[in-house]
Amino acid sequence: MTGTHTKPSLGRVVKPTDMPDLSEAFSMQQLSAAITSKRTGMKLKLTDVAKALSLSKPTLVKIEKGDPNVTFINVLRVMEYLGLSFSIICDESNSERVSNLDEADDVWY
Amino acid sequence: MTGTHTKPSLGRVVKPTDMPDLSEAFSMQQLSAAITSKRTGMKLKLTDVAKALSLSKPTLVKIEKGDPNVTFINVLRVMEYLGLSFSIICDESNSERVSNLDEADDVWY
DNA sequence: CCCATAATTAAACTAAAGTTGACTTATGAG
DNA sequence: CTCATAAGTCAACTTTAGTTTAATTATGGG
Repeated sequence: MTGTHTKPSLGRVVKPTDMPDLSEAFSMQQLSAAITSKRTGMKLKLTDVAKALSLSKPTLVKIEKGDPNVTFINVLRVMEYLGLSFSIICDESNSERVSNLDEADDVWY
Repeated sequence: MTGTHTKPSLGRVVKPTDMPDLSEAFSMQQLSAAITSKRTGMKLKLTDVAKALSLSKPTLVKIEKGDPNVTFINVLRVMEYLGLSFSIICDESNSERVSNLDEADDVWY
């Protein structure tokens, strides 16, 4: 940082993107919006998060933009750092508990 | 398939792993268990899913084992194919709606 | 307008994820 | 036990995600 300003770090505050409706179905756009919203809401700069996680700025931008071609572990690191997490949703329970160990459905003999 | 058997595809049915408690906090183990449970419940072999998604078996195994060092897009593809999805959880709402566009908190001048 | 800072993008290189093909368990049917 | 099939692993190679450095846009404050 250049000692030009006397203030701690007012810098850019960026227009805060608002948190998407988390009740909607998951999508990369939703994740993207949630991450950016959380970060700006916490008044953190991209470089702050990047440095804290030892992650490069281009990669962080990719994640915030909702590009799915990133490693899962990096997405999780960013989310955890910002206080975001996943919950797994299971459609129309197939599988369920398979109590019957013997033949049950596919019987043809 | 080799014409050895006359049956459609009884093959291996594998011991069905049961679906983890999805109300618990997210973890790779939970995701791992959910994926394996869903797949075995649908009576699909690793190779079935791999072929359907044009994904290699080693990579699918990595994902099912809960290795986070895989690309996000591949995890999402597998999940979608099996009928699994994510829901984003936001801890302790910071950010929220930033209605006040003017100075609000950080006032020091 | 001018300036400082933040966000976004680009290119060349490095590191790591993904593929291929074969091989090694594991497991249940017969 | 034997056999067939599914799961899991390995090594060499290919593809691509990630890094670095730098330049290029925004955007708000003064």
